Amino acid sequence: MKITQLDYALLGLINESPRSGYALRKVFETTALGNYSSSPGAIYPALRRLEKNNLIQSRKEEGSTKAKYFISNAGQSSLKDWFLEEPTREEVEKRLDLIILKFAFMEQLLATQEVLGFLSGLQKILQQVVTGYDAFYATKGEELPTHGRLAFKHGLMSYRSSLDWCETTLLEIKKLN
Amino acid sequence: MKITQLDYALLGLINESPRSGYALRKVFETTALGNYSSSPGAIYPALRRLEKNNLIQSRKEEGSTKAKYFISNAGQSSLKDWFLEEPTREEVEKRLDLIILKFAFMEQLLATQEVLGFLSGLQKILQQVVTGYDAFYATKGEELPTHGRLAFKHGLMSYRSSLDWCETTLLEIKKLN
DNA sequence: CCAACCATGTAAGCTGTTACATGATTGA
DNA sequence: TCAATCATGTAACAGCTTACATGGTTGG
Repeated sequence: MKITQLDYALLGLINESPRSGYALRKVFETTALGNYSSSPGAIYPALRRLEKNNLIQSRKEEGSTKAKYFISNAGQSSLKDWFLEEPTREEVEKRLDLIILKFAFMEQLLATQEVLGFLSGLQKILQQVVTGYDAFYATKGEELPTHGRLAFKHGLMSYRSSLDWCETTLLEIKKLN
Repeated sequence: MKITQLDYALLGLINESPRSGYALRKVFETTALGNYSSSPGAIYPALRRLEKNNLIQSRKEEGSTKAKYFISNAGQSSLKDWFLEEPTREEVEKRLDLIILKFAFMEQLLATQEVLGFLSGLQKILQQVVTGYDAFYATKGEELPTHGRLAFKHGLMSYRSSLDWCETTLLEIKKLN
């Protein structure tokens, strides 16, 4: 089956700690993960989908009517597979936020070596992107309309800042281990 | 009628210069505007929607069978309305790319004063966001799990870089006029 | 002449949005 | 007790993805 971005975000949160559907909605509504939909018409069907595919299970607290979702072994290995997919240039250019989300979630499921591998892969691609953008800006920048050039520069600065982050994060994680 | 993000992207490109549907798809496929779908099942229905709502018109070159889309007056004023909407904090946090796209497109339709107003509004919100994130990071950063803290830091660095861009861009545009 | 690309389109299926509905629980 | 929030859900609708289909044009 196909796993959507929302599915991964839900899986990652449930893996972090079991939660109710409502609690998951609140996370999307109130935290920096707000890129994802918090609407009930998105969350509840997605949870049922995930449960049908055995990636999560709902369990009721004894006595209570309230259910919480727990991640299954299959769910954890799906997550792990996702973490270990090499980020592609396309993903880095279009969905960097999702890659950072991945990073945030992988702490509990990956070994330090795997995390370092992930960050190195990301670093390599960000270097390529920054180098490519730099070259373009230097040679063709003048030909662009003013706003086009400035908007392009925003992208360049943004990738450079992500590359900075990647490098300092690599060092920090190495230092911690 | 409701205008989607893809609609605005199409409108902005057509306003820049008239193009065929295929040419529009190629832009999304090959340039940094690649966040938007280039699939025919998205573009062609969107173009028909826009034409039905009189925001664009298709015209055939004399003799040729090929048609190009041109923006209408209504289309231009829709675009202008969109440009002049104050960016909200929510938009800045979730769809900054769209705001930068807006900036790229507004050169031809807005006066310098209006562009400066737009950038000042954006700057104000980015300052708020950076200040808020900074405060959170300083006080609650230690309580976060390692990867959570590092991912949060990525967001902070990213907004700071956008704020930098915003400030230098304000100066650059003032200098040009 | 054949492959690659130009150029446009349709149909099925899925996901998300919006809006509505329901009932339980909690705090003032 | 009344409002707010907790908590879960459904239904209509719109939009995008994927996959397929069609025919024209260009270059080797």
